Parts: sequence; structure tokens; C-alpha cells
Amino acid sequence: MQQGLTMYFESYINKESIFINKKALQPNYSPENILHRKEQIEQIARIMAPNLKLDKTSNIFIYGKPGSGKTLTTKYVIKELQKMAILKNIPLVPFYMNCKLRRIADTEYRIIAEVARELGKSVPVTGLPTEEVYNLFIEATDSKKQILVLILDEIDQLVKKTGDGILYNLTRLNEELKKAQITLIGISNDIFFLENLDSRVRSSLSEEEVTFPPYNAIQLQEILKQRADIAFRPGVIEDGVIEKCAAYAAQSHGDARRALELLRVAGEIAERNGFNTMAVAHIDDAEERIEHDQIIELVKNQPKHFQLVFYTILIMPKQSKKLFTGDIYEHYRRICSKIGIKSLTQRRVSDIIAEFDTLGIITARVISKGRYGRTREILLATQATMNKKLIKILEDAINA
DNA sequence: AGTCCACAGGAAGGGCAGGCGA
DNA sequence: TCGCCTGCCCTTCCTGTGGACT
Repeated sequence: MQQGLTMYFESYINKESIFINKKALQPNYSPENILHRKEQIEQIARIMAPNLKLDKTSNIFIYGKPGSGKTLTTKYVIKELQKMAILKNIPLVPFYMNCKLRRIADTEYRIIAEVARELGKSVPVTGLPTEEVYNLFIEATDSKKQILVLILDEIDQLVKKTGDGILYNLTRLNEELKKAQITLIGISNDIFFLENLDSRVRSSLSEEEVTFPPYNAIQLQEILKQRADIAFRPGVIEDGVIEKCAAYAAQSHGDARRALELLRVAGEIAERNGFNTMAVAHIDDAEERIEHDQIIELVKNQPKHFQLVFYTILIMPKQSKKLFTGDIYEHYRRICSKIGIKSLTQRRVSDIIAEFDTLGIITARVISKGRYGRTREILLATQATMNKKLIKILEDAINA
């Protein structure tokens, strides 16, 4: 066996990879030429250009569905702007933050502290009053004449979690700054995000708005072709592969990120199975694999009671395929007492179920059963074939 | 038309962990 | 060591709600 393994590794090393540069398929790869976003690039550039004359520019709100190129395009324009700023000796400091990143940029304290740290201030991870962190931030920012461009990606997640107080504070900071100035760029997938903001915050944040429409299948094909030419050896991709991949992604609202991931995983599957070329069937396999892996990883990483509630939903008898909050809670409590764990309250379990819905592993909708009350009607969103595996994983995790 | 059910979901706050400065 | 601060997870208390039932 060991001999066989050595031979396997030997032949793996000697076999020519179908990839040349796999990085070109990764989400953070920035191509030299961004396709189908000329209009948005020009729009953002026009708004940001006054920075090069040290003039205050408008804050920008950028909206578009996931994988529509918002982040890539914004980063590209800011990078070009910064290049010019360096050339002309203009003190422009960009900061990119993804507000979805837990423990880094998901609270007011963390965001302000992170920027203050980048500007050279020492700020503890926790412990200071938020006002004190703002003071440190202002001190660091206003120490010299400079323009701070603060890009808050997935800004809706931040507001959902902490409220719009931080945006109110940030949009009003310029009034306190004497030398420096701040331009905010908010990026969001959620078109209704602005509607729920305080009107003052809304008008300050969206002084300018840039919309990213979803890519259509033809545009996706061109994007995939551009990246595939860099990522794969010539002649590796069989006819129809790019088209199939684009078609899959076009179904999920023109998500280019998903299309690229699909192509990468399909390439890996083809290579692992010893193929020298990539066929349409590999795209189908990749589609299944991606969804499968995402759900398993998600479930594995949940806290114990999340796992218990989801386990309950998986194993509950489903006479009519539909489950209700009250029934799930009863079953969940029984399981908890069986394994000797103190159960959470129904209020908390209700929130956990709502979170499952957000994560996409169940679909839940609030319905009224009239005389029999209002509740959530819950349906599993995972495939039956996967559920057995999930039950096994959860049993191991719960008993661990 | 009014009642009632079974929750949904908002608000307030408790308890704990991690961290700071005096 | 103590008081104070934030984040996180959770409970408790409460009001709101859609539609079947009376």
C-alpha cells in the first residue's frame, strides 16, 4: 500500500496539471481588464476624482446582487485612484472592510478601532468606551491633512446587527475634522437597505448611488472565457463547458463569483479523476459538490443548541412535510432532557429557526392558522439524499 | 363583529468573558 | 484587585397579529 502511495504521488507530480494559474478563478483575483462594468467604473471614478484636488467628494452607495462585480470594480477604481494619488503626492488613504467578517468589522467598536489601528493608534480589542475609540480615531485621522476613503462592504449586515448609529456618526465626523476628511462608500446586496435608514443617514450616505445590474448569460460567458484563458492550459476546456457554467450562474441572478467557483471546482474534479480535459458533466458534479460542502461546513460550525434544533427538524416525523415552531420546540425539549442538556426557551429557539431560514437550510414563512394561532411553517431546504449524512454528522457533534 | 389562539418579534436586562486603567 | 467597558448569548416580559371560530 505504502509503495502504491509513493507511486501515486510520483505520478501526480509528473502529470501535467490542467491548471496554469488557478488564482485567476478565485474571488479576490483582480483582472487587468474588468468586463461589462465600464459605465460603473466611469461613474465611480467621476465621483471620486475631486479627491485628487483635495476636495470633499460625495459619499457613495453601491447596490447590486451578489457576484455582480461591486467589490471588484470599487477596489479597482480605488486602486487606480490611489496610484494617481501617490504619483501626485496626494495623501489619500483607502480602507476596505467587509462588515460580514465576524470579530473584525461587525460592530461599531471594531470598525472604528480597526481604522484607528491602521492609522497607527493602539486600541485594545475591547474594554474602552466607544466614545473613547472615536476620540482615538479622530486624533489619528486629523493628525494631518489627508483623505480617508472608507469602503464598507456588506454594509446592510452591519446595520442589521448594530443599527444605523455608526453611519450617523461616520457621516457627521467631517464636521469635527479640521485637517482630514472622510468619504464613505457603502456596498450592499440589499435594495431595501436604504429605505430602513434614518432619513438623515440615508441622504448623507447616498449622496451618489451606483447600481450594478446582474450579468446576463452572454456576459458571464465572456467573463468566464477571460479567466479560463489565464487559469487553464490551452485546449483543456471542451465545447459547451463555459456555456453550461454561465447558464447555471445566470439562473442564480447572474452571479459571476458562483460561475467562477463552479469552473474551478469542475477543473479540480476533472483533474482528480485523471482527465486531461474538462467536460460538461464535470460542471454538473461541481454544482452538486459545492452545495453539499457548503451545507455540511455550515452545520458543523454551528453552536450546540443550533445543531440540536436542526437535528430535531431533520429527524422529526413529517406526516404532511410541514413543521411548525411549537412542534419543533416540543421535540427539541424532549431530546434535550433525554441527553441531559438544559433546553433554551421557545423565544430563543424561534430566533434560531429564523436564523436557519436566513442561512438557507430551511424555508420558513409566518402563517396564521386562524383559531389555532400564528406560527412559522417550516420546510427543509436540504436534499433528502444529504439529510442522512447530516443526521450522522450532527449525532457525532452532539455526543462529542 | 368580536374573541381567541399560538406564536412572532421587540425591548430590556442578566450573566459571563475578555480587556483596560488606576 | 477592582471598577468599568463591550460583545455575546440568553431569558423574561410584553405587544402585535392573521384568520378560524363563535
